[in-house]
This record gives sequence, structure tokens and C-alpha cells, in this order.
Amino acid sequence: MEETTVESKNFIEQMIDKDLEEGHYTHVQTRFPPEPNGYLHIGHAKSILLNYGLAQKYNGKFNMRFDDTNPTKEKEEFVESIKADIEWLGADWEDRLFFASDYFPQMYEAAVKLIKKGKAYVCDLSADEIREYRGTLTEPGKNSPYRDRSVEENLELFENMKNGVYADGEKVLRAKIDMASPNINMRDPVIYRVAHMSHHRTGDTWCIYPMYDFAHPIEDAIEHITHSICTLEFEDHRPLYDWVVRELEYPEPPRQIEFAKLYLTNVVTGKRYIKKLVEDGIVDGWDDPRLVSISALRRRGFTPESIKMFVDLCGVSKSNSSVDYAMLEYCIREDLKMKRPRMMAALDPIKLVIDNYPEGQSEMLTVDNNLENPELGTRQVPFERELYIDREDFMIEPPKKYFRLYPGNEVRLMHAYFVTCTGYETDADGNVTVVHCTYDPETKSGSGFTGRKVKGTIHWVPASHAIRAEVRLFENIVDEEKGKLNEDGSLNLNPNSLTVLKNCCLEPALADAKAFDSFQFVRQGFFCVDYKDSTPEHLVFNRIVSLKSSFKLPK
RNA sequence: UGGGCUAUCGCCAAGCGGUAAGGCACAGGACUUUGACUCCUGCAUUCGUUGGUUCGAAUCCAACUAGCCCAGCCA
Repeated sequence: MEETTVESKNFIEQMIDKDLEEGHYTHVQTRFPPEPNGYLHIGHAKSILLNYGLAQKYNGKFNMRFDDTNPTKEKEEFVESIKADIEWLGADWEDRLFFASDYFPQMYEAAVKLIKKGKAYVCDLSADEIREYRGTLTEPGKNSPYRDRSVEENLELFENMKNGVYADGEKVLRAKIDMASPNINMRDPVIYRVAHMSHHRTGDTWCIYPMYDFAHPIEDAIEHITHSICTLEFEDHRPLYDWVVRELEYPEPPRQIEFAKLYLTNVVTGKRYIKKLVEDGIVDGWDDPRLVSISALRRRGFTPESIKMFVDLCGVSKSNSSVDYAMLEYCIREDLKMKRPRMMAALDPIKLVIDNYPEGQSEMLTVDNNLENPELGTRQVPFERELYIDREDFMIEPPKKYFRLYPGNEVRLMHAYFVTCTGYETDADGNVTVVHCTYDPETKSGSGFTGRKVKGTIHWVPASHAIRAEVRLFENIVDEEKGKLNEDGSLNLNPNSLTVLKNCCLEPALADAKAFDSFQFVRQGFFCVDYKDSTPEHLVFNRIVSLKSSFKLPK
């Protein structure tokens, strides 16, 4: 019997199916609506790929929209970085790039419409007074004394607001709903405020700006969005969202659906905290590889495919959860393992001398770039008498089950020959400086030699051709405590978040590495050439993720 | 007696009245020119708790309990 895997649909897809079946909508249109007030992080990737994926799955459309209704926080710089990150992720908005600010005229008209319907009024209460009148979580609010102004008066006042007659905070436009509602969002929410401030796109055209709760449903309706997907904290706003589209009488009004944000263990995702790390100079920018912003992940060497895989694996639900960081690492390992060359490197080099290999002799070995994927071709690696191997591949006194080099033991030099350790040299402090061995010419890789087997295979780099590079090992900037704050509001920083290894010895082929190129260093993990710091003379590799290792040295 | 939402393995997560999918992690084993990969094997008699309905409940009902969100002229 063939196993048929029935892919289960997430709850949003189930809702869409139902909407389609019941004829609420005849098409599907989603959107990603960030406010351009910071950089995108892994959490946003979930929203982007979810919205984009849904549009694809249902043969619908995906819109890109900047929700730029509050000029005090927004900047063009963020617009550009957000666009770049989304493009990199592969979410294609085609020709549908929108700005909420482009809808300011429609929003103004919508407000006028509400006023005419007697559903909105201009309120003179100060911000503090509005708060007092709003009541509390357990007590109802009370009506504003300005609640019953006539339509004509409201119309005039609102026009004055638009025309700059009033100072910031002097007047607001409020929806007339219910001051006694148990849902605080329905207690006559402010829908327009006065702000004499230049907007990054509309300049000084406007001095009144719509609030999110009013603007968002309108933006969605204008773009014919069917499913407006947002995060859980907006659940309480849904009644207001529905109120707006109903009162404005949009045909086929959009529907808001909420899902749980993606949290990662061991990681800070809060914009505020990342911002603080950046501003305090603890990290070197929004794309510091110790962060999980999209740009940081890109610089670290994550691929769009790996992030897509990760988001898919996490699933979509309404329960607050924190995904294990190991899952992200699994995804990038999975994505890279078959498609990147596997190179040799000695991160902490120690010299290996093959005493029976003739001095001055060398040979060029043709080795597979990836033993499991022949499509990646081969490369040449010179083999010679003196090599570098990794310090941890040699031990004077090996613990049990150590398969690598130690006096008397034979191992395979990957892609080359078997060598047997014959001795070693140390410096005055007892540190090993040189390891000696002999090789067996019969055992050349690919020669078909089957005379005997070895338990260990180690990697190596030809000493006279090795290129030197800097390798950085990154951990997350935040410690065990899951990105939680200390009582004093500070973050638990990880003291091991960055380890810099200078003078690592790499294969000569790596000299041609370019920014963003990624490789697997045999048994050391996956690395990416740092696009910021690398120059032809000075290669810098960031570790993407290390391999799983089932042999840990005893302490 | 404010409102809304959520509770299924260490972490995600299917399940939608018929007797607990899957992935990550972890642990064994096989294989191995990477202690990787791959391949086997193991990993919830139980679904926050307690009752109830039913031949039968993670799924329905009730009451509890815990966690998250809401009192911006932020989004």
C-alpha cells in the first residue's frame, strides 16, 4: 500500500476554504503591512511568507504595503531595508507596492462619511481627559461632553483640523460607539489626530493623521484584501475593524484573522531591545550576525530557502509559543548540506609532517566538492610533505573512543592517504607544535585500496599553499534566559556570543570566495563569507551553524 | 462576576465524537573518504484539572486552574 500523505491545513487555510465555499469571497488577496520604523526580523518572515504563501496557494495576490500613518516614527531608510529583505525572502508583490499614506484623501473622505452618518465627532478633551473618561478595565467610561455635537459642527471642526487651525493635541476625531463597552477599543476610539509634522512621503500636505484602527481596515478594503492577517494582540481590535468596514459600507469587506507571533528561544526579537543593543554599541548594527534580523541572518549565511523551511516547519496556530533555536539550525544545515562545497580547514592549525614523503615533492589531488553531490564538481588540492591539521584532531593521550590522530594510530587524511602518527614535538610549555607521521602510498583515496580500514578521517590543508583567514564563531547575543529581561530591565548578554579565530588555515580554493558564498568546513560546520568585511586579501568567515558532533571530548 | 485569547511529548504541531500524525531535540544501532549525511530503532495508555453527557471524549457540556493580550492622540 502506498502511503498517501495528506497535508493538513492550518487554521487560516481552513477559514479561507470556508469563506470560499460559503461565497464570502471569490478570490484571495493578502498583504504584508509593516510600519517603516525599523528592520525586519525572523518573526516578520513568518508573516511575510505566510501571507505570500497563502496568496500563492489560493491563486490569489499578495500586496506589499507600508503602513505609514505615523510620521513621528517612520523613515525612508526603513522602507528601503524592508523592501530589500522581502525581496530577498522571495515574496513577490509584483506591481502591488502601496503606501497607506497614498490613501490619506480616501481616509479623510471616509471620516467625513462617518461624521455625516453621526458616527464620529470632534472631541476637545485633552489626552489626559480622554484617558480619564475612558474608564478602566473594570469600570465603564463616560461620554465626552462633546459627543453630541451636530453633524454640521463636526464637519466644520474636522475641516478646520485638516486646515491646520488647531495645535497638536487640541482636538481629535473620535468614532461614536459605546463608552460602556467591555472592550476598551470600542469606547469611542480616536480615529484622527492633529500632528503638525512632515511625513516622509506626503511632506506637509497633511497635519492630521489617521489612527491604525481606522486606517488599517480602509487600506485593506481599498486594496480588496480578503484576509487581513495580523498577530494575536489585535484580536481585541477586530470588533472595531469590523465596525469600520461596516459603517463605511464596503462591499465584500475584508476579514481580520489573528495568529500567534513567532518567538525563538534564546533570542531577542523585540525591536526595542535590538535597538538598544545597536545604540549602546553592543552589536555593530542591525545586521550584526548575532541578531536575528533578516539582514543579520543573511549576513550570517542563512538562505531564504532555509528560512522558508523554518517558517513552514513551525506551523501556524493561535497559541503563544517559542520555537527551539535548534529548529532554525536544522533548516540551514538541511538546505546547505547538498548544495555547498565541503572544504577543508584548520581553524586552530597545528603542523603535520609526513616524514616519509619526499621533501620538495608535491602532487595535485582532484577532490570532490561534495561527496554526496557530484553535480558540484571537483577541485584541485595540492598535497605535500607538510600540512596543517586541526589541533583537536590530535591528542597525546586519547580518551576512549577517540578515533583521530594519536601516537601509533592510523587515520585517513581526507581525499588523500592513510597516515600513522609516529611522534610529536612540544614547546617549553608542553604545547604540541608539530605532529609527525608516515603515510602509506598504497592507500590513496580513490585507488580502490581495501587492505585495511581506519576509524577516523581528518581534514588537512597544504602548509605552503594554505590561505590565512579570520573565522568568527557566532552565538546569539542573548543568554539562556530566552531573551527575557533581568529585573532591572537589562538583557542577559551571552559572553561567548562572538569568538574570533585569526590565522585559520584554509584550502587554497577558498581564496576565490566571494561575499555570501557559503561552505561547509569539513567537521567544523557551515560558514559564510562575511559580505561586509571580506576583501580579497582578508577573508572573513562567519559560522552559520556547526555540525552535530556525537563525540565530545571528556572534560 | 471587565473583556478577549490559549492550554496535546523537552520544543513546535496535527487532531474537529470512534480509541494520540509528523518535525526538531534526545538515546541506541547500522553504514561511512566528514564522529556529518543517510538508514533503522526507541521516545505521550495519554491530551491543564475535576466532574458530566455518550457504547465510546483530546474532541461535546460545566466548573475550576494557569499563561498571554487590552486602559497610546503607537502600530
